[in-house]
Amino acid sequence: MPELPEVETTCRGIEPHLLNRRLTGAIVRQSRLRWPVPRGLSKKISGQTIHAVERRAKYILIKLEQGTILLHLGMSGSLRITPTDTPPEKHDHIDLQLDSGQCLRLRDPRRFGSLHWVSGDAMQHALLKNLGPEPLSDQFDIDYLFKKSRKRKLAIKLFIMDSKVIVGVGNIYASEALFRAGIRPTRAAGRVTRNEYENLVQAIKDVLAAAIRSGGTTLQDFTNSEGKPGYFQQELHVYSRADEACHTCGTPIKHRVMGQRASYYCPICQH
DNA sequence: ATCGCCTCCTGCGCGC
DNA sequence: TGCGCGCAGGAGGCGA
Repeated sequence: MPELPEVETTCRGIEPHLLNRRLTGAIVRQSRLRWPVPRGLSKKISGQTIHAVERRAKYILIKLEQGTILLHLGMSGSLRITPTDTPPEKHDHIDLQLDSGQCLRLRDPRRFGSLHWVSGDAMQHALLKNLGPEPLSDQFDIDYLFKKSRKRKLAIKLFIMDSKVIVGVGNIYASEALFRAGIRPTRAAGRVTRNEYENLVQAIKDVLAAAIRSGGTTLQDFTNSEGKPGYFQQELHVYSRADEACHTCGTPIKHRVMGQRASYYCPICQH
């Protein structure tokens, strides 16, 4: 379940293998992902040099001379760099072949991931143009989140998971950030105070930055690696800890479903 | 505009 | 021990 820190780590891991390399083709073994993989992908990308590898939200942008490959890892996707002649394993759906003899291989058992081809300005793509700010950017600050939240009745947890509000806060980090900030996930976003948002913004930034740091240190090389650093490297205070003792006060952690998603909180520490 | 619910898919955990 | 059932999960899309 790649969250933003894992996507960021993945980007950094694959970038050195891709930058300034020429694509020689693509193999699509399974085109039924979250959205159909575009037909004729190989033709579109062949011969093009990779100019940049970037991340926006949880999307990975592989920028070519003419156009951009837009990747999303869904919840079970992973990327690796491997020699093109390495036999694909189960769920290895797509290879992007490089002139180095290696390929970028997408594995995604649950197929919630996606690959789009964007011929024009990638940021104007429907999936990207309405996204909120990056959580680690300066645009994401107390004023922004506080103003955005006024009159919103949506639960604060669902509010911070809304990609139009802010990107990259997945289910795990939403619970963890709210615990750090001492806010109950069920509170209406519009009723959370400015002071609480101050704590929450900091908590979101801290928790994501810490995860990226731990990901960055564990990952030496994406060749043959699983590329799965991230949240499970750091201590989780509430996520997946139903009925276990709160690390702060010892009270059993509560579990409830919000928006068809598991939520966890301490009934004492979070108000 | 806002919100809740549905959907895609498979591995895994749980219960018997 | 082995089997089968049902759930989890990112996020767009749609209906209310």
